[in-house]
Amino acid sequence: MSASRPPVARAKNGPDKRRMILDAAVRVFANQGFHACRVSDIADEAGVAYGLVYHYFASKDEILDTLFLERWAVLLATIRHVDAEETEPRAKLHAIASFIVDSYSHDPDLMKVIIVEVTRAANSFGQTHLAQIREAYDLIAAIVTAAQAEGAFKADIDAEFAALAFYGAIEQMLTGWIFGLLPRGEEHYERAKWLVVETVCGGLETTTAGNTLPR
Amino acid sequence: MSASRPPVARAKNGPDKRRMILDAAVRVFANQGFHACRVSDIADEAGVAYGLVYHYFASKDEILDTLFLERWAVLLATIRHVDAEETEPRAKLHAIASFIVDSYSHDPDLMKVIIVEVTRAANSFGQTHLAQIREAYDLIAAIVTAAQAEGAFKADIDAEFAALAFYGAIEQMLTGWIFGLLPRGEEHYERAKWLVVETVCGGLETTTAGNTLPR
DNA sequence: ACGAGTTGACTGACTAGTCAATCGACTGTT
DNA sequence: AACAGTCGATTGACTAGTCAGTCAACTCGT
Repeated sequence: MSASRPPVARAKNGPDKRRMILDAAVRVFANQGFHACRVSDIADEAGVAYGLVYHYFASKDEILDTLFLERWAVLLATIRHVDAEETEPRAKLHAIASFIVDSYSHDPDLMKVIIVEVTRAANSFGQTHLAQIREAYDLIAAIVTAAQAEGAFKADIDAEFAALAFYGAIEQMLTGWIFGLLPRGEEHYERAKWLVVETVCGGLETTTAGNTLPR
Repeated sequence: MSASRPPVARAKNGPDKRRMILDAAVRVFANQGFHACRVSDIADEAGVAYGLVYHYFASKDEILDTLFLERWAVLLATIRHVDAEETEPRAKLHAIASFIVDSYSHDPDLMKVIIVEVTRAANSFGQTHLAQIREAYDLIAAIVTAAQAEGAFKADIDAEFAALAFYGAIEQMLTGWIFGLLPRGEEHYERAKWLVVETVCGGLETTTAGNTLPR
C-alpha cells in the first residue's frame, strides 16, 4: 500500500470496476430477473456508485448484451473447435453437451441469465441476438449433415430439426436444474450429458438399425 | 334477437367483454411481450375502456394467470385422457405431441404467450405456476415408467429425464416456429410431430435394441 | 330508480438515464 | 519538494417520463 505504487497504476489497483459490475449484474439478473431488477440493485451489489454503471455501459440493456455476447462467442468457438478436433459424430455432440453442462456447473447464474433472459426471450433479447443463436444451431446442423453424409446418422431426419432437438434437449435440462426440478451435482451433470447424447443419437444413428420406417 | 329475451339477457348481448379482453391480451402479449406492453394497449386492442379491465381482473398479472391456467387445464386433461385411451406408448406420446402442435397451429399467439411468458419465465410466472407445469412432466413420466415396466422402453433411462426431454423437444420446436427459424404450415407441423416421437422413441424403445451399452 | 356494466382522467409510486461536482494518480515546472 | 494542471474514474442527487391501479361519474336495460 505504501511500498509499490508504480507497478500497479490503473491496471491492478481496483479489481476492475467494469468486471465487478458485470459479475454483480449476473447475480442480480439471476436472482430477480432482468426486468424486475433496478440498475441501482446492480450498483449496490457491485459496491459501486449508481452513476459508474453508466460510465462503463450505455444502458441496462448493454450490460446483458455484453454478458451474452461474451459467453456466446466462447460457445461458438468451442463448437467449431470440437467439430475440427473430434471425428466421431457422437463424440462431437458429447463434447458440445459437456461444454454447455460444464458451463452451467461452473457458473449457474450466468447460464441461467443467458438462457432465461436471452435465448428464450422471444420478444426482447432473443430477437436482438437471433443471428448469434441461429449460428449455434447451424454449426450443430452442419455436424449432423456431415454425419449423415458419411452414413453415421439416418438421412431421413432433417439436420436442422436434429440440431434444434439436440440443443433444445440440453437447454431443457438446464431449465430443469434452474427450476429445481432436476437433482443437481457433478454426478447428475455427468449422467445428464450421457443421457442427452444417448437419447438423441439413439434416434439418429443408423447403428440403431431396423427402425427406419416412418409411418 | 327480438323473440327470446330471457335465454340471452346478460350472457349474449355484448360478445362478452371479459372474453374480448382475454383475447386481446393474447394478441398484445404475443406481439409486445407481457412486460413491454401497457394495460392500455390491451384495453385499446379489445376496444374497451381502460377501467373495464380492472372490473374483470384484479391486476395485469391475473390476466396472464387466467390465460395460462385456462389452457394448461386442457393440456393436463388431454394427457390424462390420452393415457387412458391409447395403449401403445408411442401412440400416447404422438397424441400428446399432436395436441400441443395442433394447439400452436390453431392459436399461435396463445401458445407463444404461454411458453414465452410462463413456461420459460424462471423468475416470474414460471415460478408461480411451477406446480402446474411439473404436473405435466409427471404425467408424461408416468407414461414412460409404465412403458418401461411392460418392457417397451429401455429401463436405464430415467423416466423423469425422458419426460423432460420429450416435452422439451416439443417446446423447442414451437420456439423454432415462434422465432421464425423453422418453416410453418400444416405439412411441417405434421412432420414435426412424427420427428419428435421418432427421435425420442428411437432412443427409448428397446425395439431399437443392440445399442444399450452406456459407455 | 336501481345497479351491473362501463368510462377515462387522475394519482401515486417507481426507475432509467443525466450531469455537475469531486477524487486521485500522475506530469511537468520551478 | 512543493505546486498547479490534466483527465479519467467515481459519486449520487436529480430529471423526465412511465405506467399500474383507483375512483367518481355516467349509461342503459328492466
